Amino acid sequence: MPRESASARAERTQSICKRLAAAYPDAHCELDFTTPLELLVATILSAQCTDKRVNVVTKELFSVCKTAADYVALPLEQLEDLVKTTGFFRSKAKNIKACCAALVEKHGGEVPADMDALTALAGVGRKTANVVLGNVFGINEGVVVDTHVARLSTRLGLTREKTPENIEQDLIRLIPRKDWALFSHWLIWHGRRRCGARKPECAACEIADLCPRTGV
DNA sequence: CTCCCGATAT
DNA sequence: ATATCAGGAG
Repeated sequence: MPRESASARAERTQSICKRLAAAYPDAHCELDFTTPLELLVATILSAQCTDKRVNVVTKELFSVCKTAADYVALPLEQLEDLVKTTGFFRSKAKNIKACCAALVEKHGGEVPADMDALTALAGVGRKTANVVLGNVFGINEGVVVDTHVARLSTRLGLTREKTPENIEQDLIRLIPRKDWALFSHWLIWHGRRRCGARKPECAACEIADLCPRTGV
C-alpha cells in the first residue's frame, strides 16, 4: 500500500471538512455558558466527563458563583460537593479555586485572552486554553485536540502522532486557519454521533469513502 | 509514566 | 465487568 502524499492528504482533508460541514451545519460548543469565566470553569470540569454531565452540574454551580471572587469565597468542601459527579472532583475543585484566586489577583477578576496567561492558571492546559480562546474570544491560536479530535484524526490518517500537542502541530499544518475552530467541532460532533471510541458506525458514516478504514 | 474519579454505555 | 467521557498535574 503506497504512502499517501502530503498534497493528497491535504486534498482529502479538504474533502473531509466539506463533507462534515454539510453533515453538521450547526456544529458548536456543547458546553452551556454565558460568560468567559463560565466557559473556563465548564471546560476545566469537562476533563474525562461528558459535556452532558458538566451541563447538569454547572446549572446549579453557576447560580451560586457568578464571579471569580465567588469561587474564592466558596468553601472548598461546598465546591467539591457541587462538582462531585463530574469525577476527579477534589482536583477540579482545588484547581478552580486556585485558578479563580489567580484571576482575582493577577487579572482583575477577568479571564485573560492570552495563551500563556491561560495555561499558567491551575487546571488549564493547552486544550482548555484553546477552547476558551476560540469560543469566547474568537482567537485561533491553535487547534483544540481533545479525545475525539485525537481519535478521529488518527483513524482518518491525518496524523501518526500520539500526544495531543504533536497531533495539534500536524493539524495546524494540514488545515487552513479559518477552519481550525470548526474543524474541532466537526470532529467532536462526528466522534459523538457516528465515530465513537467503542462503536464506530462505519456503514452509516458520511465520510467512510474518505477514511483509510473503509475507503481510499 | 501515574494519579485523579463519578456516570454511563456496552 | 470494563471502556470511555471536550485533561491536567506531579
